Amino acid sequence: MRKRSHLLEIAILGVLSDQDLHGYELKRRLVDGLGLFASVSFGSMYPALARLEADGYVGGSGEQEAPNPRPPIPLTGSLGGERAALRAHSSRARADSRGARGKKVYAITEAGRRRLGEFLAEAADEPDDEADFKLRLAFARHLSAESRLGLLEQRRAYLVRRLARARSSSSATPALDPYAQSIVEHSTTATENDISWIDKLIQTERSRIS
Amino acid sequence: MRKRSHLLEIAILGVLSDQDLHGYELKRRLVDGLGLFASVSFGSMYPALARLEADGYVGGSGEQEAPNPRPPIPLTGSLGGERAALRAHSSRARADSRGARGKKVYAITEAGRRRLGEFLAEAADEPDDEADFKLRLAFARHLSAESRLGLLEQRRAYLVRRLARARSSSSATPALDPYAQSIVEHSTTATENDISWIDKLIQTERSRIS
DNA sequence: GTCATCATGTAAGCCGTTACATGATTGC
DNA sequence: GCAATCATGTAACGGCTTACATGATGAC
Repeated sequence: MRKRSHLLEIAILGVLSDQDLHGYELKRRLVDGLGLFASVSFGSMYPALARLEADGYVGGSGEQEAPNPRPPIPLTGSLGGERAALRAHSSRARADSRGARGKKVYAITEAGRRRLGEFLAEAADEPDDEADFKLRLAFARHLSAESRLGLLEQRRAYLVRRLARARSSSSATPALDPYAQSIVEHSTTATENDISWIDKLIQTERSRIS
Repeated sequence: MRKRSHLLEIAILGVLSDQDLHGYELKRRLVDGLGLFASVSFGSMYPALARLEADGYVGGSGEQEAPNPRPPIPLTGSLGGERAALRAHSSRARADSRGARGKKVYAITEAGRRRLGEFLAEAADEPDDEADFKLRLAFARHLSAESRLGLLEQRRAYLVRRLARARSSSSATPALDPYAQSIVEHSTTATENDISWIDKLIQTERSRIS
């Protein structure tokens, strides 16, 4: 019973909740796609998968064409764009499920889905954790509109607090040189942008409820 | 000869290059003030100071009123604002250099200044490292205008590359749900803002040269 | 006299990285 | 055939955190 975190594992479960994937591709989705985990190395990816498998949250299938109820990759148009065409070209009919040796395709289990749900359901008690928030938001579709709203408002409150703190401390600190000051100002602006972004999301969520 | 990093140590040297401080206050400057190192705990602060002292980059003076040439804390008006007044009130004439037992005031040594200079001088070969860049910019006043320009342009180039990559991969990835997509868009916007911020700094730097 | 804050330190552990080791597949 | 990319894994280590331990000082 690993208590907290290992956000990476949750992120993996989140991605796998859509489709089965092997480690290499999974990493690309996390890094290039979502941009959560700006960097995640194989040295942490594979051990994480191993842990998930040991815990029964994912099943490491050997290899197969379409082993699960869910369509492995819904090849409906417009989901890939240019690059998908390129891939499809270079690997022809094999699509993505080329039955390669040594390639381990992972699928989320029911227990895995429950684990993901649990994580998302538990109140985000660390609104100061950027990665944690991004992760929760990224998979917010699994939440109720109310929970989403709660998540967003909690985050907003934190950002506002942070902004206030930054402002009060800027008047209490010795007077920075232009470069340091520029950094502080820019990061303040960034926080303000974050807040109005969240505000937009909150509005959307509100209109969805009513 | 510790090869790379320990950015924290550099940050400490940077702050100490302005004034002597003890660990507790140093931490506050780094966290509240500059905002580099959003979080830095005492568990890393004190060991870092110990290392710096062992390496001869800082001198841990015991305690004293005004032991060094530089004014310990230039108590000229307007550097503290409300909070400073509060402090001055609660501790009266002792200012900040109350000769307390167990309070270790650190001062940067000549070797420390050289170390800081070396770090800043070496080409930032990791423009993808946010913390590294922020740190270099925060203490950019120690650099020549040309070096500053180089630093900024390198960072700009990296951000542009990142933006391009994000855009091309967004057309190559399966199609995100609204929440994930919002995250990606927001982070793209943030990068664009970063770029125009850097652009402003570059302009300022250019006008300073000519 | 007790509580919050200031102040310094140590020890254990977490989460991730880099570097290493291996091998299949595809393009040229 | 050779290089680049895809693909999986292990081992060592690094930096920072949390939790623990201690004590002075000032406010009420």
